[in-house]
Amino acid sequence: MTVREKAMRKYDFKTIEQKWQDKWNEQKLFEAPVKPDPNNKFYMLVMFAYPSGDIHMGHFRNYLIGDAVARRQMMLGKDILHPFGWDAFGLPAERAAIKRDLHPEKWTLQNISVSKSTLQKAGISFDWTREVNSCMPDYYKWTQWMFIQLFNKGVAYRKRGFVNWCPEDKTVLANEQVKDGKCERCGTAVVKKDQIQWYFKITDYADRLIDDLDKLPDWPENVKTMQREWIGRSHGLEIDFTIDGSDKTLPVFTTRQDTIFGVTYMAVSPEADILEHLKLESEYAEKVEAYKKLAAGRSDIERVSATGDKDGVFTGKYAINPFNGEKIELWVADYVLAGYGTGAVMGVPAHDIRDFAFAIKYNIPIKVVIHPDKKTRLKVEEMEDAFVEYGPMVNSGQFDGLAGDDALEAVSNFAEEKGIGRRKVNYKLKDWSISRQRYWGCPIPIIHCEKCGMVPVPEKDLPVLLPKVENYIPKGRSPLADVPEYMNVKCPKCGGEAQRDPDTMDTFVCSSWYFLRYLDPHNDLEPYSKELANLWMPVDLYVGGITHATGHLIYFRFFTKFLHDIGWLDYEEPAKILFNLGLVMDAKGEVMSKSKGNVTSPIPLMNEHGIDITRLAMYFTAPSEKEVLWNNETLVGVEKFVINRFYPIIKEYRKTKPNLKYYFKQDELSRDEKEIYLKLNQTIKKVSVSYDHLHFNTAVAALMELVRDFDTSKIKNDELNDLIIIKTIQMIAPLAPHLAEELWEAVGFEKSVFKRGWPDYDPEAIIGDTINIAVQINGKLRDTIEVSVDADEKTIEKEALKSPKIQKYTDDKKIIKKIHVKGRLLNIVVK
RNA sequence: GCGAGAGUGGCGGAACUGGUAGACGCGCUGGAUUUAGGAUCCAGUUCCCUUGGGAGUGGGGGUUCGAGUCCCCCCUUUCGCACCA
Repeated sequence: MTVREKAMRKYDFKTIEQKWQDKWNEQKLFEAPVKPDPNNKFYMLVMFAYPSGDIHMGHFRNYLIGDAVARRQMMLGKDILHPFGWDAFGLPAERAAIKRDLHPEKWTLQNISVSKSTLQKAGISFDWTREVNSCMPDYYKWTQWMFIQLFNKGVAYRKRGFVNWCPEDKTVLANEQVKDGKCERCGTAVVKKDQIQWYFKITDYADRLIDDLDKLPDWPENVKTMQREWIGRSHGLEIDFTIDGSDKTLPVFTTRQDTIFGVTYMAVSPEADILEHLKLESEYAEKVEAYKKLAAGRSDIERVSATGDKDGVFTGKYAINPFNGEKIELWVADYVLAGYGTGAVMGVPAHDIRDFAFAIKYNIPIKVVIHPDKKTRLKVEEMEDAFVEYGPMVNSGQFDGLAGDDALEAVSNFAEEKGIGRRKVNYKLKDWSISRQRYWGCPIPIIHCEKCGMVPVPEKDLPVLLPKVENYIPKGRSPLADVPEYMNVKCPKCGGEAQRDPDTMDTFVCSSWYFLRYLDPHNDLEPYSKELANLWMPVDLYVGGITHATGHLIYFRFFTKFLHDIGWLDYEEPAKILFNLGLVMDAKGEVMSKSKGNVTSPIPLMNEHGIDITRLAMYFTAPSEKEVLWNNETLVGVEKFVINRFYPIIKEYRKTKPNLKYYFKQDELSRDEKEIYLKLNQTIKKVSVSYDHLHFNTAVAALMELVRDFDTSKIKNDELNDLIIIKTIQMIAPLAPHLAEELWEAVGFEKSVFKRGWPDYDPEAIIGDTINIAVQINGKLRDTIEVSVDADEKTIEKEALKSPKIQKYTDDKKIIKKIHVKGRLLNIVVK
């Protein structure tokens, strides 16, 4: 018989786990009530999963955190909603499908089935009756419905413009999907492409998305900061420059209007419209055209990596600074971003690092208009870089001497009075590009009619089903465009010949509202019932990875606000608490990923050690927010704990069926009994706090201590003995649910441990009769003394000064003062 | 470059609003039991001299009776943003 078989004989987890999973199913324990009590509900949401294979350690950890919270909240008597689903559209399905000659749907559904069985095996308390799958028509019908609502309100719109294009995946990407100028998924350098695209006008929500962050005290500060910076609001002035010899004005946005008198040139981005309208002299026109081509071919990384090196060409045209009438050269330069502000900048070399580099390169004059302070002068010849701080304005006519905010205000006021500029707020956030030229996504429910324009598909005709196609290999345009049966339709308005929109939606659209579908997942008349949604919302705790900080978590908030605005939701923020769990890395500290091939699965561990031991190991390793380096050795300690200590406590049960609400009185208990009763109550308090903070590692540690100190031979009071066993079982239940249920049944309860409350501690019994007081001399620990809990300061001092260890330090010294911290220490200051 | 975290034994990690640093576990050492154990139980385990001390939470300063915790400077590291005018 192997060691493992011996252990199995003591703790037959396979039988236990199966038994309880079956019972939970029979009892429908995890099915959420249809209508919760809104004052006593808990919506536990974990980010739904992209089914790219099986669940790995990272998912496992995420769902374990949610599971422990959901189960504990159930014990606290809440109406629990703990649903799960699949973010099932997306590129990897197509890629895998192409590689294996398998339809994306088939590949996706297979992965879902594997992942689902893993999750069910892990005993996660999901309510599977509410499972949603974003690639199924009963779900994406409502994604299309959402699109149409956005379209009707003008929030979804189409425009031509330069977009991020991934040459490998042959599709458009949202800004949020471009990392370091590369496609987030495949790492290919992204290029600019001029295309008609669908956008969501998320910029209309920019202010609310920033301002409402202040209403989310329980969101992590770093996520809020990242969102603020991503949205990137800045207040400034838009100033109208005129083009010399033309009636065109060219507005520029600046946040440094105090440097307006230092403008020595002007630059527009190669994509700027104005270039089409200026009649350039032929010698310049050619150069500008050539430069535009060069810039368009450059990837974002090439543009960005050239941080120091800026290039551009002179257009032969001049602009006029409305503040001083100076004539300055108009350049084209690709360090000017087309998508920000007006796509044009005023060049102030003396006070802007980029402009400085550009001016040096092309010998453009540099003019100082800000001094560091009233005494210090800047000399152009000595400048090695731009001076970008605030300071008093100089060489700026009437504004000389003004500095900082005063200067900004004065210049803005002047511009507005004279009608040569206006205050303006700009955002880094751009409208969300949501159309994709790929197959495996939610079809866009719009019909293009020559007569009627863009017509949304009538609600009764939803969903627009994704047709089967022969070939979904990407070629730069939507595969659906090649399916005439799909494309050719009658216009819903005029009945004439019309065409469907061939694009599909970014999968982030699907994941922007899934949390609402869970609330009413089988509704085929509406996306969800408003009544139910308002009862369940908001999400009480949302657990997921930090990677979604500026993508999904902004879209998710945006959709919530939109639905609020059109009367579909009473709330403007979707989640009360956001919790970012730490990554799971391999033992070497590398992030687990499929491409690295270092992904570990929890399945073999669960098979070998049992689900609860695997779960406890994950909980015990580190607090939830910290990254963990997964190491199977973590299992050793908890396995010993469960098999040798925890599980066997049932043998000590004396079948008294104690009253769980009973608090023992001091005189009922012996000294030893008092001690363990104290430990029990302290543990209940400690474990409860640990659960509140999602610090399950310290909960496990506290339970280990309690069980270690529980010496049944010293306990004569049978009720006390049994009470300790019962409460210990309750405390471990959210972490090791099968084990807990098994023991719970063994002590004679019929109803599930999750339906019998959470233990309260006896407030009288968390402080013992005596306490240890640390005695310090000048802040250094020299002794500890045991005193009665109600001993006053004088008694403690007397007791302390009796100690020989203390006397050693006080004998020939003078006691200057004594600091007494109640219940903790006495510090004697001597000289 | 900018912004936000983090840095505690050989290792994972404890330490509530400043108040006995190293809980709990791994590993290691010794012992008990055992035919044997990689099983179980008990004890020890921050480091340095020693039976009493000294040092100690990345480094250096400061505030305080008292600092892992607060303040300043520096180092290392993780994450995010990265020409946003």
